[in-house]
Amino acid sequence: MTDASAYLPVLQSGRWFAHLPPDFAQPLLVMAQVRHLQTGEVLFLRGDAPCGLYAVVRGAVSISGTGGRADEARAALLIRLEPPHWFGEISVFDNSARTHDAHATEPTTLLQVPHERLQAWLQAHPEHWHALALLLTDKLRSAFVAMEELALLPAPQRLARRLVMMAEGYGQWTAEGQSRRVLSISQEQLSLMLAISRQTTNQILKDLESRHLVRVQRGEVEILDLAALRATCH
Amino acid sequence: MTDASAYLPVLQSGRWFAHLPPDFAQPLLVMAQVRHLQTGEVLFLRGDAPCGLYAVVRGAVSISGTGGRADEARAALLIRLEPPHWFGEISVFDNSARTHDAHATEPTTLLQVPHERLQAWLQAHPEHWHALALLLTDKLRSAFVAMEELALLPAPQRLARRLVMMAEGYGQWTAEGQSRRVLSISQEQLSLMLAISRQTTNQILKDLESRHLVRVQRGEVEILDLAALRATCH
DNA sequence: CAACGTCTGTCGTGCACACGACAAAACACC
DNA sequence: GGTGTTTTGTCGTGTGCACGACAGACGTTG
Repeated sequence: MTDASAYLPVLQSGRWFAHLPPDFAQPLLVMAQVRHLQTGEVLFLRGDAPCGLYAVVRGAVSISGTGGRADEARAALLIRLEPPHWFGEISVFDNSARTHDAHATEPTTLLQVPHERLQAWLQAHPEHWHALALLLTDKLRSAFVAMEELALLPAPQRLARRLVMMAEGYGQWTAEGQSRRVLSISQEQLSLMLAISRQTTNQILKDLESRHLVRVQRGEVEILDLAALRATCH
Repeated sequence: MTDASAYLPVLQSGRWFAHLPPDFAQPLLVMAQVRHLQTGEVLFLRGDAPCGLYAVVRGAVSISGTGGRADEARAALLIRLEPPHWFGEISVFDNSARTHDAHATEPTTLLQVPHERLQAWLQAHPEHWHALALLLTDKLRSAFVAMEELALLPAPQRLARRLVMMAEGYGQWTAEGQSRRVLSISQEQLSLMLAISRQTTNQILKDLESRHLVRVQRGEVEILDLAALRATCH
């Protein structure tokens, strides 16, 4: 099993981890276990007991909400987490069941800080609850923005904004102004994140392509003009 | 000025405060100042500097997001906070600007725990960051549920669910199974919370009334059959 | 009481977007 | 290279809900 500290460079590229005091970051790494998931493999499901805190260091994890009852069918994809995102912290705080499903959408490597171990350590070093809570505030602010967009913006602008956010790593990267050129995601998954039908998503993408803002390929969207894309959402 | 502890009974009716360890609850009360707001008075606006943690002990506070630029016009109402809700904790954690506007929708009494005072106390008692973070997890879980409903449910079911949630104090009351019979809110405000037009809101309410689930009056909705209302959203 | 503002009820019309259907392409596996 | 699977592209048709308009009800103020 590889040592978690092998992934330190990846982790340092994330805003949250990079700003962590060393006397928290170091123990986190020591407690962490490296886990590998294959495409489609499930990490946890809604209702599962807390299992700890995770960081994506390779691949991608999809967070989705199964419609509700056993009827399922419609699942809302919330977000696709790529390195160096941390997640799973809600259950660390309140010991309650997971609110969402998490599964790997490609071969993925995670760091897992097991629940009990983390609890014990925080008990001994309670001053670090604060730093951990910053993960919560980040997500809460994102959620508020997402809700507002979902409520107020029409589909084309929602899609444009989401593309910008994805290109910028949802604002979680240490490096300012940097952005990713190619987003690996199918139109189907994009549509689930935005609560837009697959067909409409396709039409909007095609329109953006005709305006030379993006280039659409199988399973990916390439950003050609990020500034213009951002301007699209007023 | 009244002492904050005069409002202890109200606060104790809230799940979060009631479960707080006494060595946190007590200092909170000591640090708190009592503030009175008149109808329409603004507490803070998006972009304002952190000013502390608040609790509603009388009246109601509306949390809304101004559309964005100076164009405003469309504001999304997020929620109407009534006693014994606590709010404003995001800025306490990350020292960042407020994400939303807050203003009183009726004569309101608040407890305010001023920002600097709270920071200083938490610095000295860092083990209580954990308890404070439970406010964040509550809101985050609510936000996730709200997003999912906004994305997946049609208007009538969204409205029904929201009525149920409001009647149950958004699950924040200590008492299990209790619920409020009369909700004081205009149809206009309801529609803003749900991202539904005022006219459609009215139609849905009228339909619910014809099925004897609610009774509609000027500025209020009376719940006649909570169970049936809950069943409406499958 | 009269005048006014706010909230409610109820029409149309219109459109953004869902949803089903199906074909073409890209890829995967044997 | 053949066959099955996943993703994409593009039609209709249908509809949920927005939006403007306006009238009546209610509450409020001088």
